[in-house]
Amino acid sequence: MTTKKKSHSKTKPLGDPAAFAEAAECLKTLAHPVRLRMVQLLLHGRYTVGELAEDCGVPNNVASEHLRLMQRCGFFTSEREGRRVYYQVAELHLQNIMDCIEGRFLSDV
Amino acid sequence: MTTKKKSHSKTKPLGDPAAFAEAAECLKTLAHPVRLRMVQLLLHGRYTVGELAEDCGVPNNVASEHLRLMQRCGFFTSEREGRRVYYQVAELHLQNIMDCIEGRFLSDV
DNA sequence: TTGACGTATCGTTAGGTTACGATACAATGG
DNA sequence: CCATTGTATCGTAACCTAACGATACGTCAA
Repeated sequence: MTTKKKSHSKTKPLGDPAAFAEAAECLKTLAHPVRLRMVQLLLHGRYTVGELAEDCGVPNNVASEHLRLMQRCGFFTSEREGRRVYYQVAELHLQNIMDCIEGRFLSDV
Repeated sequence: MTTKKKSHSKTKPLGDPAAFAEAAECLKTLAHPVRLRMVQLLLHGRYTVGELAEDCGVPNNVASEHLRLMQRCGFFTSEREGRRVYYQVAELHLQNIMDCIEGRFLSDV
């Protein structure tokens, strides 16, 4: 933990603009229905491009581009096995964020 | 106990496409440096448009548009007091999500 | 080798988002 | 009233994104 001010009332949290920019970039990457679904799936296992594409109802090349985007954010890594490429979660915080999202949008009836 | 399938007994979480679309929409609204900062501030108190604009380093009309976007997602409510308009958090899940984001991007390193 | 399959990349295009300036609205004070 | 302050909206332009088709790459089997 850093030295964090602990006052109540209206204390402005101090924010590093660069950190907000990076956070916003990652959130923007997450903010797509297909990509959200891919994250959810990959948090439960290891899938190939084709499997993800089929589940999400998009063509393979589209799935591949979404996966590339998320890989560039550090969300996933990939491993080739023969002709197939398996993707898996690399960014561990994805679980926490997905829990929040599921808690708000996917469980509340 | 699950079925004893051959290699993967990966259980796919079942996802309602409409829920993913709604979640993605809200995340997209959150995915902007200025808006993230506004959420962070408003989670700590009540601020006027002008105060938020100044802290974020954007003109008032830009701040106002960001706030309107977030209000339409149900993030905030607003109350006029004289000529000023105070915004405050309405969506309680924002605290959880912001905690995740701060934990990943804005905390100690 | 050839062909088939799975994946990745490229070029283009339609659509969406952001910021800006101008302007309009709302509330207060003189 | 009028002027000023604070906020909201509108039109526009620059930018970014998503999806598509075509194509290239990488691997395996015959």
